[in-house]
Amino acid sequence: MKIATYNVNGVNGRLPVLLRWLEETQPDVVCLQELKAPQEKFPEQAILDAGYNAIWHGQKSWNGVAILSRNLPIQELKRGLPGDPEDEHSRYIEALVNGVVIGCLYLPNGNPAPGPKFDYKLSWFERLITHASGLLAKDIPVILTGDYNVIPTEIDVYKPERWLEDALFRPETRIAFKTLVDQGWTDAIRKLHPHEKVYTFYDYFRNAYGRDAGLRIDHFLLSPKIDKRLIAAGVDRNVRGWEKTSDHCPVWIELTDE
DNA sequence: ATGCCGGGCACCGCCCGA
Repeated sequence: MKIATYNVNGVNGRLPVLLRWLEETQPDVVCLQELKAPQEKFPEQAILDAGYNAIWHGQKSWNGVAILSRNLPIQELKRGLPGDPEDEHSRYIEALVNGVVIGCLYLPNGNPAPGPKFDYKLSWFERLITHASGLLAKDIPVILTGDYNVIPTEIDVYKPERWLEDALFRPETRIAFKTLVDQGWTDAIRKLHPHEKVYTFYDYFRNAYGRDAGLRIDHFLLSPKIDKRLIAAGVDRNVRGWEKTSDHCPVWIELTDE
């Protein structure tokens, strides 16, 4: 089973790129972030025509997450991250697909830091840590994937010294990510590529992609009940070079069947 | 060193992303 995550940065503006990538790579399950579309503007028909079922949680202008599946039913489990009924952002959707709980998340950016946006990031992170702990306690196969907006370590950024004060790389952010992973999750990309430079995001400006000046901020965390099934993981870096492309690359993992 | 690019929305610029 191949599972991918892709921050599309606008699902409608990105539709030709998304459809081409789906056609070329045929993942079984896809988690999308930054739909930037209200619930009723999700391009459901185009996704269905491409051979994918979908559930999604839209929002006008910002955020928005979706889970797509080819040939496998999607049983929605959660819409919105538990822990704060006041939080209106569409940043989390969770479903059972092929016996695996898939959590698709778009963690807040948090800049500028410090400030209220950074506080929101850290509180959202705390809620994710709490929810993830509950999922682990169930002792079932779980994948938490998406745009974490976290640069976990120095090897995950082209020039770490420039990012020390940034919300993606500040100590509080890295500590929160480590706290989450240390619950027992496996960072799939790092597990299979322990020392390699792996980037999943490139700024649109300053020719970041051409200079390979990237960040690794899109992650797959696997629960102990599924981490032994991991056989491959990678980044579709070339997609970042397409016309009208997202600033993120698709990232994917492959699991053995059961 | 820097929203320098790009999407959405609402208008003809502004907010936001990382």
